[in-house]
Amino acid sequence: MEGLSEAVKEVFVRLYEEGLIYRGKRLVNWDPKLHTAVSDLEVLNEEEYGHMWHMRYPLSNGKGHLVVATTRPETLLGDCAVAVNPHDERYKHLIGELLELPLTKRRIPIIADEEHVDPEFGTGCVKITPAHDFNDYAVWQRHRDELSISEQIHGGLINIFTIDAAIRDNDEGEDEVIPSAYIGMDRYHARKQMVADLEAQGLLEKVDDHKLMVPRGDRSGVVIEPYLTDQWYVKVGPLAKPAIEAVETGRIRFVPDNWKNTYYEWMRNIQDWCISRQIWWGHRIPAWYDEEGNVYVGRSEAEVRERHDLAADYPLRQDEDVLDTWFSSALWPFSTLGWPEESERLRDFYPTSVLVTGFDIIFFWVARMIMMGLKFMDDVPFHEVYVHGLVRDSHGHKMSKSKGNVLDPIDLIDGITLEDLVQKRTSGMMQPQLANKINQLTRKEFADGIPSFGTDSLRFTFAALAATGRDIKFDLGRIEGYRNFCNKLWNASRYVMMNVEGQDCGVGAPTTGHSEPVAELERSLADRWILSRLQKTKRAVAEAFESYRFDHAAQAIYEFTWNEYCDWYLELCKPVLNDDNASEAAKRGTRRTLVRVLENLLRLAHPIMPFITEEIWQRAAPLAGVEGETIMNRPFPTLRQSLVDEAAETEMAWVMQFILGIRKIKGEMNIAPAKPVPVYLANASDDDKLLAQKHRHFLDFLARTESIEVLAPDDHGPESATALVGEMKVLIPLAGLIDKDAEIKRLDRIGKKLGNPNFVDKAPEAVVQKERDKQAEARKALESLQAQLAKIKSLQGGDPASPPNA
RNA sequence: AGGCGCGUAGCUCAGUUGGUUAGAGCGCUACCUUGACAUGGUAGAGGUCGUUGGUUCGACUCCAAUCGCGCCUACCA
Repeated sequence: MEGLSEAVKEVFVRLYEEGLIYRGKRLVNWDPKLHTAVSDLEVLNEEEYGHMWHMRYPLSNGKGHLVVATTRPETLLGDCAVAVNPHDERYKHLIGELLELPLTKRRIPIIADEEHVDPEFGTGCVKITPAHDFNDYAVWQRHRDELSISEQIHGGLINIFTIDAAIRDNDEGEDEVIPSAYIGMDRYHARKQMVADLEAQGLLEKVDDHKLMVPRGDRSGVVIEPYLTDQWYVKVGPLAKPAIEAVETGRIRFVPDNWKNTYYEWMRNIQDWCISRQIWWGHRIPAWYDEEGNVYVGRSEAEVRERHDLAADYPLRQDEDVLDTWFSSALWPFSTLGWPEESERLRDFYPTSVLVTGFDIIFFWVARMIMMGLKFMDDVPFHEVYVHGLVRDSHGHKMSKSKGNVLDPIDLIDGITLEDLVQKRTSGMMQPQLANKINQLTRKEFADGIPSFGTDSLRFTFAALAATGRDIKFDLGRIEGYRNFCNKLWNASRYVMMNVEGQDCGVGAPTTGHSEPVAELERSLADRWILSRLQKTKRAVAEAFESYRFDHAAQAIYEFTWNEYCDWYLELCKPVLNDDNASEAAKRGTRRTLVRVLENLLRLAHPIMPFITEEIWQRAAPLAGVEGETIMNRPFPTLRQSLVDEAAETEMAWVMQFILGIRKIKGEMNIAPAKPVPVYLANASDDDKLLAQKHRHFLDFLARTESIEVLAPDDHGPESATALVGEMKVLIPLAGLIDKDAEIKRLDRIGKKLGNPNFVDKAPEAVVQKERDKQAEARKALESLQAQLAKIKSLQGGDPASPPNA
């Protein structure tokens, strides 16, 4: 974009003029495959297995040799010295002596460097190759005077490589610094050859296995070579200082907070940033050279000529290099808004409120945006940085093409067959030899391919898994669960529509805001309860979003929808809506609540499941009295304090406990849930009695109670299974639970079996005994049944205080 | 080497400033083709919260040590 280009040039020129951009010949990370310099951040260090070669460097005085250990024997060609620690008693006396550098005709001195040489490590002698090692370069800088004194030795800084990291030829007039035998060899070929040659000359003492960190280019994957070239740099120190302060003072806040430590750590140890790249795409560096090598920096060639008073025909050549992509990215927060022009958009939208990103981008981008923003806008680019985790595979491994464990979101949304998935994962690979393994692993993990889960399921899953400060192990089980949740919401909506469409929901014609009831309506306990729960869910979701806890938001929505709205409220609607005796006002109240809670819920869930909510909302909104073309333009639901109803919640908790108690007994006693049972209440308070009567229709419907009787204070009732509702005991007489006829039948069957001589004689004794035991058990059960029946009968005879049976 | 984080049910994860009996989903067991939903319903089993010690009336939570794992940064030639 032209505008961005202007911004880049402007920034470059201003920084250059302030001395914060400079050009220099220094060691850079060189990618020999891409032929470009890369920044420290683009180099990945990984531990690999290699060797440590111990090489003998003979002393020029003929009195023996020193042994130097190295992981890179080929760099011997560029050695300018061997360093020892000045306090190392073994070598102290040799400092200043000369060594015959093997395979070359050069001599190099033994120097003392306390900082770099650890006497404990290796042999205590370090070969110094200043043009191909960052530490050695530092040593060279410290000793450059003493190294260039002697005529006998090379001044140092010998570059031995071409841009392909092959051994270079000697330059013109150079007296065979590079031995002709190795010229043109690739670095690894040269290594092999030189090690062989050293060995042949008896100069290789030993080779050890050695683990080392190998720097590789994050794009090319090849080993990065420290290489001496001219590059452009940003002097970052002065920019970093205010950027650190911005976080220290809280003008920028990291979420989670810990990431500020990572940020500080890097910013406080920041190195100058190499921004020039030898590639053909990117922003051209706005610098021009004349034939004498003078540099002119400016916004354009014309500006350069004018400023420096250069004639139109004075030959100028623009720098071939381009800028690191992150240089222009660093300007993004303001360059996209029209900077350097003082546009209206820039005024309105800078700074923004939040940047959402992964931790791997904090150095690359976040830190640099902060630095540039403060420098050129005099303000932070954003106030909060939300750092989310990385999505990993189900085993916690980082997804990568070479591992073949990449899950493409589109495949989770639309689904993919096993064959297509295998094909996708094994095609176009950098290392085709891995294809077979990937093939096998994929077939094992996704034997049936991946089913289609849909966009909303995926989005909801990511929200639900987005706990702060934690990476996400992507688990198909989770997305499946949330796919089911989407389905649940869909089905619940169908039910609501079924009961509400074409019916009077008490909202009249849709208006833009809160429609008021047009007819009398009455809210049941369930209605008041769900409205109250909705308000609390709104609060929970709002708080969760506020604090970037998307997992909590998703959970609150999930629980409200499934466990409260579907499991309870939809069920509690049924006895009202299906009851011919229920008043029209009550039905209207329930319908209205049903659809308006749904409409609120849809808006609440919309940010996390945009498609399904929109689809349902289109139908539900008019019924709820809400107007609008799309849910996207409706406000996010806010808490309505007037609908919070603690009394309803307490009362409803009583009803739920009552129902759950009875269901639990039925479950444990293996009674069919649909079987109506008689229920007795012991130790019931006046409130309990009242509630039992008031909500009898709910209890009958959801717990399938046949009758509910209140026992006198001193009556413990028949032998029963019990459940507690507060202080009150809910009793289901065992007699009512056991099917007497079935029991008698069972007894008959056993009796027949035992009466059969064939069975008793021929079956193993153990089996026969088992039947006898069963028989005894069944008899006992029947007897106690009879006793209980008698007791119940006497009980039902009189208790005038109990509420009437329905 | 330094820094950050993790270890809670078979699996993937919550657990808010320390407070009764530690939760969810998936999986598992039993029962249920009830009328929004079997991509479902009801009920249930399953955890000495990595280990040890300490603070406290009380610790998954705070402190110390230790084991295991992951990541980041720097680096030993």
